[in-house]
Amino acid sequence: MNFIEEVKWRGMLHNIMPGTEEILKEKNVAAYVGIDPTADSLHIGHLVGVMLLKHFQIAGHQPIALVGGATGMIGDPSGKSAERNLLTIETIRHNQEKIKTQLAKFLDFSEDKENKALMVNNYDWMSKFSFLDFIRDVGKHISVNYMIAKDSVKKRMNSSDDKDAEGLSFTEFSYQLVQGYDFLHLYKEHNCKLQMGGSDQWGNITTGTELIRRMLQGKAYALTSPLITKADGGKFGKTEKGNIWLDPEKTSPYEFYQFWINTSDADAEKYLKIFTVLNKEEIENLVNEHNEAPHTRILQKTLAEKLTTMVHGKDAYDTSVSASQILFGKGTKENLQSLDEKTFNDIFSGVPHFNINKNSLEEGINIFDLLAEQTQVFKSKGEIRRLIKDKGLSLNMEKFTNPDEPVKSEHLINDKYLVIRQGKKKYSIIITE
RNA sequence: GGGGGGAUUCCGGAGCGGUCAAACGGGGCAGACUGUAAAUCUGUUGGCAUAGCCUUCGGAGGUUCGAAUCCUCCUCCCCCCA
Repeated sequence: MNFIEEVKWRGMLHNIMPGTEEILKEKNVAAYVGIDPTADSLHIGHLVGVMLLKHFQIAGHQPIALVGGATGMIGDPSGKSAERNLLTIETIRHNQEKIKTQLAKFLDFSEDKENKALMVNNYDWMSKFSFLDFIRDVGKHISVNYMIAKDSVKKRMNSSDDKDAEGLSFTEFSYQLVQGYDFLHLYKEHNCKLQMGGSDQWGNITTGTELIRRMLQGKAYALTSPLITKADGGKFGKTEKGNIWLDPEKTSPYEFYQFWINTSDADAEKYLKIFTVLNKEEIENLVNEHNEAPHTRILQKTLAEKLTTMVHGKDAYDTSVSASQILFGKGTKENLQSLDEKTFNDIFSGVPHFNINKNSLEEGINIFDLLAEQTQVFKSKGEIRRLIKDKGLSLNMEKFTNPDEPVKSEHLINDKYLVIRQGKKKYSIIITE
């Protein structure tokens, strides 16, 4: 199956420039996706672009990940209503390194591979460009009329249409030109004929193809993916805690696994197509299986398995599964007590920890002081009071219903831990020392 | 430069001298139902204390027994005219 057909059935194709499919009939074509190094980790929102590259490489072509060191210093106005904060070069370099390690989990960078993945940083060529040279050699070829016709710019210019819009600085206005030049540079240096990205990048990409046409009389192509949505209209990839990161320090493997497990039925098939490399038949079988027995949540489990294994490895996946079984299965106090320390720590490694002095429990401590003062499990005592009233608080897997009941040393699991649960899903543990 | 409108609790948005911790909707949280899904229903959603108290309605002052509500000044936003 060729690349275009592949992304098409996966629902990853939004817009494509005529001729793209033909050019991809050639062997080993290069294409790139830009990644902003705004943090030192990718988050799952980046994964669509990464998967585009992965499928591209699987199809026998060469994927290039462009880290936007230069563009990251500017800030893409697309889809944003306010000016962006700027990054320093040190930060960008640091971020680039971390991101490359993560990309290596998806793309094959090995030297001996004919279509090995590449990673480049546009800071490396843009930083050598003087302002004068840039506006003379590049700016000359694109008219302002062309640039302001782009949606991303237009939206920010008509601030009256959108009361949140802030206008845009010259810096942001220049963004598309700088990105366009990236494409031109890769076209020249790596014979890169295609740029891919989210549908919000269409305008920026076409500035690049236009620049290539005018400056080099070359022909370059564009392909975009739809922005990922959730069936309930919420933002994909966010939880109340923010982004889901690939970095285990930022999002623990357990939380990562839980994110995918919690995918709604309405989204699961779509996500399987986008985020895994399972083929059409495999996914169809899973969907059938799911329809037979929805409660087994085979789609969510497969999603979580594939993604967690890919990003964090088999061991982390296994731990996440067993942790989830204890935490969401018919976990009881006895289960908790039967765990050895090592297993206990593994299971709760992804759960917020709070420390407390062991002596505080000798006399018994009331639940409010314990959870809102000695520790910050909850923000206020009122919140705890409400939770208890609503039957939403558990201590060591047992409902905590009496606000006057003191917490004592006897409650400790393994003479050391308290497991606090809010509602069904949110756990915290308190460690005495 | 002239004229007008506005800033309210997470968001939107009522309130226009006491009965306002502040309607209503959204969101959040919890419960029921389930499948750690969706939908639905119920409760809850400033803080502290078990009917009370304390801090909130852009900022600073003032009037009043009493203000989110009235007055003055300030800051910021929007609209119309030049």
